[in-house]
Amino acid sequence: MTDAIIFGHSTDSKIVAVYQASETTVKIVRRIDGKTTTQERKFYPFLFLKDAALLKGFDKKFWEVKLAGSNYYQYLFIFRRWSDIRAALRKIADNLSAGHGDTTRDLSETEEVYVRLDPVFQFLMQTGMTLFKEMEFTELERMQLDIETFARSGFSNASRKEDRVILISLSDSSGWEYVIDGREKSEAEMLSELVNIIKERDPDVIEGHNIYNFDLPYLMRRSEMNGVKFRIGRDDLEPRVFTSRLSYAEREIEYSNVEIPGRQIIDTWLLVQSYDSTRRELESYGLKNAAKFFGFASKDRTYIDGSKISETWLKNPDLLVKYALDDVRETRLLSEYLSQTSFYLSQVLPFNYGQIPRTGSAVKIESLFVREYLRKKHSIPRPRAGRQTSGGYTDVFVRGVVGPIVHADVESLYPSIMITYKISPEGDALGVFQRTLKHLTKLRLDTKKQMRGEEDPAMKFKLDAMQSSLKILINSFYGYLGYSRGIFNDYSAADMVTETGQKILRQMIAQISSDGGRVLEVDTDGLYFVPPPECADEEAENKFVAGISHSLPQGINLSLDGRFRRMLSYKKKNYALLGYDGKVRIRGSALISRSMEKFGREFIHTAIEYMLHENVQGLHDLYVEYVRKIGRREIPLAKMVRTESIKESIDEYLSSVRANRRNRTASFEAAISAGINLRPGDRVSYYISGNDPTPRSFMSARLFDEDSPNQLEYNSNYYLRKLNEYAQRFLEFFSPEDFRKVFSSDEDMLFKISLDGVKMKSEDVSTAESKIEEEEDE
DNA sequence: AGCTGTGGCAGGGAGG
DNA sequence: CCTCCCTGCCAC
Repeated sequence: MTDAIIFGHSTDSKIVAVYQASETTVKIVRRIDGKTTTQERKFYPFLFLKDAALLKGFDKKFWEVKLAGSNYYQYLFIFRRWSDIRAALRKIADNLSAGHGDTTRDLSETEEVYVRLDPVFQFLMQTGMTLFKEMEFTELERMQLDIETFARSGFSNASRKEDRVILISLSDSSGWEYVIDGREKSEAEMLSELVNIIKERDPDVIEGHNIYNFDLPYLMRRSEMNGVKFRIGRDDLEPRVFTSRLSYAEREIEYSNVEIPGRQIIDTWLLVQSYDSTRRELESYGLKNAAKFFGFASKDRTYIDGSKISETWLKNPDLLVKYALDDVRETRLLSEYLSQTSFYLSQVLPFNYGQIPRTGSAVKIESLFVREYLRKKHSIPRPRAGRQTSGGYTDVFVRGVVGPIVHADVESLYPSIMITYKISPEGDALGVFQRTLKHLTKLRLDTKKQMRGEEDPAMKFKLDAMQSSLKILINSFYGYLGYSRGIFNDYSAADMVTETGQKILRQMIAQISSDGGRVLEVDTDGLYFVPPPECADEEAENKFVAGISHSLPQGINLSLDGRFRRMLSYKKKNYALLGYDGKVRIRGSALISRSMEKFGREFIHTAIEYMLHENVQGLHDLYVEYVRKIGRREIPLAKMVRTESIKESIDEYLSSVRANRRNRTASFEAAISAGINLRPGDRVSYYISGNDPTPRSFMSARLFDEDSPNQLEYNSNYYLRKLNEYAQRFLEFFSPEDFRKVFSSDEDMLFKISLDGVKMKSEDVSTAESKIEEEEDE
């Protein structure tokens, strides 16, 4: 009879289930194509919330699960007292070392991996079950507590309470300053004291801004140098560090992942980037900027320049302490605000709190599916090879400035389609996909309803965090279908969702047009249009949209999402809106992007604002002003800087260039000649030097040094050309003669240019799509 | 070590 | 000059 585990096979065989022993090396025996390999891996005890239901499923003496290509080794045990866990793990470890540990099966003929876990689970169940009587979950639906309990549970970890918060800050500028509760000590003493504080206060959660990349690795390094054991984990264990990658939208970030046994780490630097991956509003992800952005920076907050920290510590330590504590307070507010969704998700998903922000959305929902399959002891399919072939429908019908504007969109288009048309992956034999999707959707709607009726602002905030964490899950279902590594992927199902979406959008376009509206721009699930003249107010517009919605299939709801005075329609996915409140919002990378020089962004923003107001004179004056200021180098260098984020390290870049796989680029070359190191996800700021208006930018790029900007260094000829390139975006909004008048500098002319009669124009755009339709009509 | 999707635009470098 | 290809950024 075996005591535990093991499995394995195929060249990329993955570990499917592992139990973890305290300070114990676990032997993993794999047999691959007849050859046995033994690997020793050290595991630390990590605990996972919410797996009680899984444990509940292990009620037979012996069972076998068939898994494939999955890396779900996270399914584990739940205990409340550390001593119970230790006892359990010791017991397993004893069994292991007594030689009962390994069982392998040769799986070379199939791709499947088999797991046999019974006696271990038997033992763990006995311990775990008595501790968790109150969590008698039997159905997936009951994994979630009712909304009330769910929301009230809040942040239960002790470190959240004010009196238990440890404020620790440090600075790396000279490598020697430490501030701990405001007292000064030798570095070794400081480190030991830090370890003691953590041990004594025993926090569940440790938070920091960029704590993965800086604070923790740094403290570990200094401890090693000072001969201090950095035992800040439970059980006196030391943290473990390894390089890891995260991707937010198209950006990939490399960071040092740190695991502290028994504790959760929350890095607000990552949370801020995750927040921004959909909103794209932040200029930088630094603590100060982020705190200001979210409104967490207090008015009397202490600011100290990065380069002056050592000096301040020597001359005015109290000031530095104040500064450091302000840093910590801001971090805490950021975390309080941004980690709520992760916290709630940790109650739903089989991942722990610290893991949630580091996992992608597909992995999150897949874990729900797999959990249910394990519970039902049903086999799990393999990912299918292939590719999704279709996406959302996008089109633009009018270019120019028009108004008034109504924006209508379908609420949760893809989830609605999947529910309405019962679309689910073929591999999902148990129907978990539909069931989970429906359940989460209902839970979210209920939560939103409760939120609307809630008076207490704190409770309202919690409910909001909860519903948005559910939204994250719901919106991942469609993407998951087309995910190549998803074990329940189904490309034709994904195509069916998008194609149905396209059909519905076209139906809306046709309906709005035939009802007298003028459709300007559409994208995937929503459209901008000029309502028919008889829609004079918001009420009428709402009614009009409701009428369109009524013409759509049952289960698909169109609603009015926004009203605007005017719209500047440029290209697909690129437009600007003027709100009734006077606010201008610009969408699309072809118009404006954060990598663009600040002067360019300001120019385009103001220019668009003037065009939305049909202020031709203002537009002309603006252009003339920029020509003058750039020519005389009156704009500060900081505004001429481009900031790009990079996806490769310098080494990877150089070898790609050498292999002719990619071209040289300004950002990398600027960093290389300045001698700085880069890691994926870093942002590089540079400007163009010299006089040539059309330089090879990778040769003229210089890294921007914030502390000593060299004002006269920038290439004003180049930036004048850039200005004209930006102005070129507006070519289509005027007749050619008018455009020349508006975007020329008075200084070139004998007389001041007359802008009388210059008008903005709008025109119908004939896109490929509409051409096809025209041909069909003939 | 871990990774949701497609559609769309701009700009730069290289080569014809 | 033009075209191709790649990267980066963005909308949904």
